[in-house]
Amino acid sequence: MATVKDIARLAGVSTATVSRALAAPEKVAEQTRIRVEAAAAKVGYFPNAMARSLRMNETKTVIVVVSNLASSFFADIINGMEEFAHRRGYKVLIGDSNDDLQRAQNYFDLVDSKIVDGVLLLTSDIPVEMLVDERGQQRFPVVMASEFLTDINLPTVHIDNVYSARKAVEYLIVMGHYKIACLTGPLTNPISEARVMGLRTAFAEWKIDVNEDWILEGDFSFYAGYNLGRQLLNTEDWPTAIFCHSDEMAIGVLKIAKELNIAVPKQLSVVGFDNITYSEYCEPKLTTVHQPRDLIGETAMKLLLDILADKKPNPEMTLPTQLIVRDSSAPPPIEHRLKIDL
Amino acid sequence: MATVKDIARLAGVSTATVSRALAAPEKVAEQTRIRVEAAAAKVGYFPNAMARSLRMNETKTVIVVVSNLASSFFADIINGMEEFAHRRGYKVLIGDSNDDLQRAQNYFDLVDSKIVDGVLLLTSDIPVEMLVDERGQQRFPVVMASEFLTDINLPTVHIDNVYSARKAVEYLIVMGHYKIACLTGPLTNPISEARVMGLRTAFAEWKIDVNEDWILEGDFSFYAGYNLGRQLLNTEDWPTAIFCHSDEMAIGVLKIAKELNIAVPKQLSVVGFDNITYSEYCEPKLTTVHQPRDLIGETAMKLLLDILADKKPNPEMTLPTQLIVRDSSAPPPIEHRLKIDL
DNA sequence: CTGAAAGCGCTTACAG
DNA sequence: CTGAAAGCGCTTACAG
Repeated sequence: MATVKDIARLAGVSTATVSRALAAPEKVAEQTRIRVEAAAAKVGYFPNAMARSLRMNETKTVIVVVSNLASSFFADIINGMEEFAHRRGYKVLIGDSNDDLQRAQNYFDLVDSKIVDGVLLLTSDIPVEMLVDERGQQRFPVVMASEFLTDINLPTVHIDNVYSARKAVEYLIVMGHYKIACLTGPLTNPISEARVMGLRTAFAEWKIDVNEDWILEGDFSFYAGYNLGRQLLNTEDWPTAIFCHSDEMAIGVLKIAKELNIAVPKQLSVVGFDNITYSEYCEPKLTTVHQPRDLIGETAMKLLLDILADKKPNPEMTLPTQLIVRDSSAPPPIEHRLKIDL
Repeated sequence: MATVKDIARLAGVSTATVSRALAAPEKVAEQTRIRVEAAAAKVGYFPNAMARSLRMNETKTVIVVVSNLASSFFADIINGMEEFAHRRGYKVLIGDSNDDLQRAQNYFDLVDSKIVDGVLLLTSDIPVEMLVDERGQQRFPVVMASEFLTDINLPTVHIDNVYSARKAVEYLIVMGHYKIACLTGPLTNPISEARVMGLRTAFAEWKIDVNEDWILEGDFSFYAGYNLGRQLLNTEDWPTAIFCHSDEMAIGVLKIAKELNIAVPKQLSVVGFDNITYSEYCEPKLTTVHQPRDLIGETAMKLLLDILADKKPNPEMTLPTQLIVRDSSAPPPIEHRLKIDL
């Protein structure tokens, strides 16, 4: 592989001039620039990123760490990140921790190894000690996207989960529902916690008692929706609406409802969360909370790069969601309707 | 960040000895090793990968390039790759080209930039010129996994697509089907081509005429299955079996069949390809061709690392598949049954 | 078993 | 506008 030395020899200049001609053309005579460029092309020059990084102490590379690649929810977010990073001349790598802390640690170590400049974290399922030291200092530049942590303060880009969940539940209440169940994500996850909080807030506001047996812990997956849905619907007194913390779970509920011959939305309303592509194609089309995934990715990347550039940006950004009403929700049967004065 | 120099000073030895104590402890006196290790721990030493790579001219890192992260089919393959790579002390990065050739090129350039040692390619949708030069020489160390190219010879790990498709179609024929349609992947993709070839081979062997109107080009997606399925089934003379080049498409067919009140497998048999997780949970459970995804990933990674280690391994490996018969396939209605002597 | 020295390929402060 | 020189942090052939 050709180096600056080869170019220098061919162009009859020093390596310093080669470096300048290539990186800062304005610092060099027009003629020199042309000669150097021609020489570089001729020898097939490709800069050695290791040498440059070693010298500059930065790599212009960041890594996105996800807990599980199979979750297609992340694809759009990562895409938004790459889009933005490339505009700023940064490279993006993806690391799949596969829910293995050792692997996650390996990715974080890339910062200390000087292989990447910073980390975008797409999971909150990481022990706090891996992220901050004893004195509460961040161990490396990191921004959380979509997820967030409650016990420490990390730069983060996310939606307002409490507000979004509250709005979704209020929408059901206003239609007359009060027998509302909820399928959550893992309750160790702050996102799930926040969404349950949103539900409770809505209930409190409308003076509806919470039936704790109807708040069931899932894991965002289709199968959790299917199984917990069966548990809810396979009794005499089932809810008239189920608010799910993910579209996947909502689609699982749709499936078990169909198997049990429960008509959606006539007998049962189902509301999801995320607005994944498939939510428009299932039967019936799903009412859900839209998350601006591209924007989350883009914003998180911008935040990280601004931090790396020492721009002291606002370290917490909340992005807007949107309740998208489709065909899986309707007022409950008249005999189960809430009697309230609006 | 601490360097070997800091350790050397603290341990009272030279940097050369530090390097040896850390990388090749047997070359150093027991006492020295202990002193150096203690000093390293004390200063919180973390090797600078850039410096090491620059010196060694290798990075112990490879990159997996996928065309689209959203395709969950890749998750298991990548997992198998990471598993194996970590055992060999290699780091794995993932690059999502998002079907953008410029981005793919950026990832390939990481080899020339000395950021990675080699590439695992999970897509065949790359122009040949990006992979080999005018003289047909590979531009960089690369192994294809699952996919392959017909016009050039690249190291590759894949299944026998012709054979697997032939077996699947023969299974249908032996049950009495002869009105068999096929939903393919993109026909520019050698995989799809091979699977169509397998179908033709089976037809030829059993002297069944191919109805070209029943070989429909899709793109592996659910929606393609749904739409092309409708096209096939919304006529008077529809096939009694549909062989799909992906489970996703097969599930799309299942959906449209249900909407059109066509009973599967009674009136219509559906066979998929891949054996994705969901194929066991759909209604009815899908008959499909199992691909050993973990093994494909593992084997491809081994092949690449062996190439990098100059071990001259066999550059083409074919892994076994398995026809998994579940509930979406059965003999055709008696009036549509093939009359043959077995 | 250990150290002094060179060198991987780049960039930049300094001097001219 | 340009060059000589130093240095980023590591490893290793060489000499002792």
